[in-house]
Amino acid sequence: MKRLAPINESTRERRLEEFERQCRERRIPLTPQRRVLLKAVLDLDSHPTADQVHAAPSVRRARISRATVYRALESLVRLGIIAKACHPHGVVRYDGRVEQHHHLICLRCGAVVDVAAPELDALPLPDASALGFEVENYRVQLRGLCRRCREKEGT
Amino acid sequence: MKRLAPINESTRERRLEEFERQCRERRIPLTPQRRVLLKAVLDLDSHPTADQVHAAPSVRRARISRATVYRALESLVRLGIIAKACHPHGVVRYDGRVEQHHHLICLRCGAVVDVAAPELDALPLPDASALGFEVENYRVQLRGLCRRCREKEGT
DNA sequence: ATACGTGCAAAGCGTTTGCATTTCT
DNA sequence: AGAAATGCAAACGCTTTGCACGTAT
Repeated sequence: MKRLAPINESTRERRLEEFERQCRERRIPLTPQRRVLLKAVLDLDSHPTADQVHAAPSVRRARISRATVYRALESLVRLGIIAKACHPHGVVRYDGRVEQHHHLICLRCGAVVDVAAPELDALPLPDASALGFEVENYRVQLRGLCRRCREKEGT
Repeated sequence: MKRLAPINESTRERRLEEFERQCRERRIPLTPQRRVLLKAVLDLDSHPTADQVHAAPSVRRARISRATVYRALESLVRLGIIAKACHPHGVVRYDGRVEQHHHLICLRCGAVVDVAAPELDALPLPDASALGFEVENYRVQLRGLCRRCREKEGT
């Protein structure tokens, strides 16, 4: 299993174009703020909270208000350009990766690591229609403890 | 794929005993509040937030303060008697089920449904040790839209 | 006896909202 | 022009904390 490499330049470009296309198609205003925020999420490549995005240098420089950060990130999610990461702690976290991938999650500190695991990428998906659900995609969450938390065990 | 049946009487008893055993073993005070809270989580059988647990009739009756609910639930998690559910919204949710199971998650309203899916129960787990992680267990999150949210689509 | 849990109230964050203003299409 | 997004500040809701007191071991 490998940690995913950061999103590279060409993927980033593609995602930005995808974003602009979506905006045009769905007649949604393409504001500079949203573009800056999308770039920030893609560049952070962690699973930032809205506040961490707000604190990113590029976002600070653009003087984007906190309220806009919260609202714009939700818009990007609705557009399907970014996703929300599921997380055991009580904070919303955004995920710049929308393709299939999986998460290593530290149950103690909440760290999330994106991983590629081909053996988990084509699981036989059970049929959820009987329960009224329409499944769009799935994520495998590998839960445990990261190195740092294991080292300071016993808290 | 089937929705999991509510936790039955005998399982509940077993879990309560397990809790008492853990307390004795690890020399942790076994308070009546914690017992009430554990029962409440097992009985709720949703994925309650701390506040929903606090609002449960049995908890109200016992007049357990909100602060204690928050602290005691965390203790139960540390004891491994209950778990935290990973969730895309910004609230901590507790899960009374600690055995292997999976989640149907509505990306819109955040509903979580516990499901049994034998075909997902014995996945070939990739080796995460190179990344410093020690994986304890995993959950497959089937993400999509629940019936209700699909019906009022287009928001 | 001692360490730990509880209750209360206040503080601390993360997040949302109302409203006037600005910006995009 | 019209619809929608932004910024600001205030409001809100979830969660944590300090402290005095109570309780389990």
